Order: sequence, then C-alpha cells, then structure tokens
Amino acid sequence: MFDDFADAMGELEIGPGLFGTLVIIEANPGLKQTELAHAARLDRSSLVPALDKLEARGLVARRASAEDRRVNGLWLTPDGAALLKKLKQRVMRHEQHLASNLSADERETLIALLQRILPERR
Amino acid sequence: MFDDFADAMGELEIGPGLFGTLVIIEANPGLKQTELAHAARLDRSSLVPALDKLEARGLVARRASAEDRRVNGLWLTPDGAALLKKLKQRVMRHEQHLASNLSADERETLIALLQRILPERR
DNA sequence: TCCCAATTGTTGGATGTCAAACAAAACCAG
DNA sequence: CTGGTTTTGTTTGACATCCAACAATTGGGA
Repeated sequence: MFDDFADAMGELEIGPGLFGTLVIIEANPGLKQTELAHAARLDRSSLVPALDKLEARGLVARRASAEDRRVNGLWLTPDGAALLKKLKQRVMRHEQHLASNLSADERETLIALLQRILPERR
Repeated sequence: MFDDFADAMGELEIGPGLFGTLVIIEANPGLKQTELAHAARLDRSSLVPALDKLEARGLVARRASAEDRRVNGLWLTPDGAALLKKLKQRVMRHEQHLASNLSADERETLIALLQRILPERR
C-alpha cells in the first residue's frame, strides 16, 4: 500500500507522514508542535526534522507565538496550501485505486469494521 | 495495535517483525536468508542484524550449506521452537483481544475484504 | 515575591529499515 | 579451462522514529 501511495504521489516527494502533517496543519492553523505531534501520533522530537524539511521547502511556517515565547505556531504557506490541494487529489486517486475491487457498500462495511477494532488511543 | 502487540508479548522481547521471522523459519526449515527476506518483505541487509540478534539469543541457527558455500540455511533451535510456541499463544490472545468487538461473522467479512484490497506483490 | 514544578522545542543516542557497494562463491559462454 | 556475470551475505551510509536529557520559559504555591 505504501508503494502504491508513493506511486500516486509521483514526483511530489511527499510520503504518508508528511501528507498527514499537512492535512492536520491545514485543519488547525496556528497549532503548536506538541499538539501536532499528538494528533499525528508522533513523538515531539520526531516532528523537528519533518517540520525542518517542510519549512525548507516553503510549505509550512513556524511563527513564534506572542503569548507564550516557548511556542511555535504552525501555518501552511500559500505554496503549502496549493501543494496540499494537489496532494489530496492524488491521495483520492490512490484510495480509489486501492479499493477498486470493492463496491461502495463493501467499502463502507470495511471502514466500519476497521473502526470497531481500533484500540482506544492511549 | 503495535502497542497492544507489545503488551501481549510482555517480557519476551519479540516484536512483530521477529515473530514473523520465526514463523517463516519454522514453516520453511533450512530457508536461506535471501528467501526469508523476500517472504518477510524485508531487504536482505535488514535481516542481518535481526538474525544476529536471534542467533545471539540462541533461537535461530545459521548453518552453512554443503552444496553452496555462499548460503546460510536457517533453522529454529529447540529453544527457538519452544519460545515460538509460547509466542503463538500470546499472539492469538492479542488478536482475539483486538477483534473482541467483532462477531465471528464480522471477523471473516473483515478478513475477506482486506484480502481483496491487497495489491499484488511486486 | 521567589523558588520549584511543568511545558515546549530541541539535541543526542539507540534502533530498524532501505539502497548501494563489496568480496566470496557459483555459474556459464566461448 | 577461463574470464565475465550472477547470486549471497555483509558492510556502510542515509533516514525516520523513539526515548531521555536539556535550556528556556511559564505558572503556581509558600
């Protein structure tokens, strides 16, 4: 599945992890790194090189918070938002390709069953 | 799920990867490392430290092949076979715990649907 | 007010994975 | 036979992840 994902992403050089990161930041502008790490099920420290990369590519900005000088607020740049839009289309294609052997009903059933074996988050 | 797996394994210090390795070796005694890597979807080189660890713990033996001196045949030691037996019980408990919210029918459905979204192996 | 505890982002060390390059051994074409 | 090609296990370097420790900052209680 990851190979398939990578194929769908093509030349854009974004893996499942960075894609998820972008999605979460888009949905929660100004999020701080600790919160993003929690949402993405990552260690705080794992995020540092990932954000370094996204920042270096001009997709995400770390903006120092005015209220709390320890905190970096995370924001998508216009470039980041534009790339994410393209990425979402490709991910959708990837998921359709992945589930192409399933009817719409079967997809719903699969997702519902998977939801029910999710352990509660610790 | 991996956390749950680790909990079920308790003090035995075997993760999903090493467990799979042991299962494959048990089912294919004398297997060579390249074949094991293929079966486990691992790189040949990734196997080296894993087998080093299993060998150091006395669970697996690398036995030089008589016909082809490049090849190491892989075998479970008696200790390895004994540990694997215990591991299988724990994995079974883990899987039952994981699927405890599903009826037997639902489990079958889930597995069948998952099978059908499996990409063909490359 | 002032010191101690908690939080935040980062660094450093460990581990597991991959890809590329390698030496030894086996295979094969002429 | 012999010289080039393939296969096998290993080493090395890159990368992502975790955990533990850290400095800077904030907050709370005596």
